[in-house]
Amino acid sequence: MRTYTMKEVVEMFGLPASTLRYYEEMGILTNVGRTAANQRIYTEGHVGRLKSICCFKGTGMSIAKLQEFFSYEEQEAEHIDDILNLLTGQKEEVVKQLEQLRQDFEHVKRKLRYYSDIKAAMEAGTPHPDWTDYRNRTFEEENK
Amino acid sequence: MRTYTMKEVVEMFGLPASTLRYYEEMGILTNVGRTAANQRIYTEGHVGRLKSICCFKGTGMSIAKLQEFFSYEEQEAEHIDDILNLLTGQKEEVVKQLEQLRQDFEHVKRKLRYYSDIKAAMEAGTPHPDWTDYRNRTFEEENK
DNA sequence: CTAACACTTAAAGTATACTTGAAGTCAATA
DNA sequence: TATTGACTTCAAGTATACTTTAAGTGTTAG
Repeated sequence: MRTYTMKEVVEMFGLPASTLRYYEEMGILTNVGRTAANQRIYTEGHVGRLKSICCFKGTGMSIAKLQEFFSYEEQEAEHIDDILNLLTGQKEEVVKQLEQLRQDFEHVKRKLRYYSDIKAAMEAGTPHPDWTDYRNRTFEEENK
Repeated sequence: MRTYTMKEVVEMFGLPASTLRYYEEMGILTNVGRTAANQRIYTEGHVGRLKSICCFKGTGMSIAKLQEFFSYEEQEAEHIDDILNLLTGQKEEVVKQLEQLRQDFEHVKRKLRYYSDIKAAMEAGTPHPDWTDYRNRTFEEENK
């Protein structure tokens, strides 16, 4: 079975070693093995778990929720509904987040367009635009 | 000019009064007026600023960046390039965030589908699915 | 052999963004 | 008049997620 040193895992995920130790301490990275010299050994399983942790964290899941999820996962059969509830809740969270982020993205693009136009007006010596003309517009073309 | 009491603003944004005070203390909500009895009075301008704060915060902007942005805004003419740089940077950040969030959303949906299938297999007494079959699939239909 | 390097632990420290608590002021209602 | 409710200030406290520090151990390269 292929294993990984702490250094390899650090490089693989771009996470500091201290974070790996922290995740282990928090119980979301479990059963980490040791060499004869007491150094940590990670398995493919740990790598998979870390990928999962990074994804879930990316969707705003807290360490506490991750603890909950992985504890359910260890008792899949008796906690299948808990797992499904947790994941369904998280999915709904992400739907909201995506919607919110897209809206807030529009705000950033509007502001960017507004100030671009102000700069252009400054350089041309023409009248400055009015924010009220931007408040409800979208600027998809700014995605270039 | 229409003004708002603290209570009205609290209800309008769903933010606690302490947060409004905090934003003021941090200098991102400026020139808040007072009644004769020293109570805060907010203007349309403050409401607009708060909308802006909420949007920018929604895109992950820190209080420090907001301070920077609004300080530039107060000196629009001399900081137009700073404003444009900051907004362009933020826009790029959001593009990355959206991409990441969409990917991590896929992970949640994959997990959800995986455990749904496990539950179905448990109930049907059929063999459980294998995670390796889900690792690279997407489940768009799960958006229902 | 010795220095450098990668790791170990436990405890304390940090950053960010608020939140809470204590004590007081002011205006309106019972 | 007394209490309630909405505010005020300032300082201290909290939550989350790490990060840093200090002191020590074992392996490797020159």
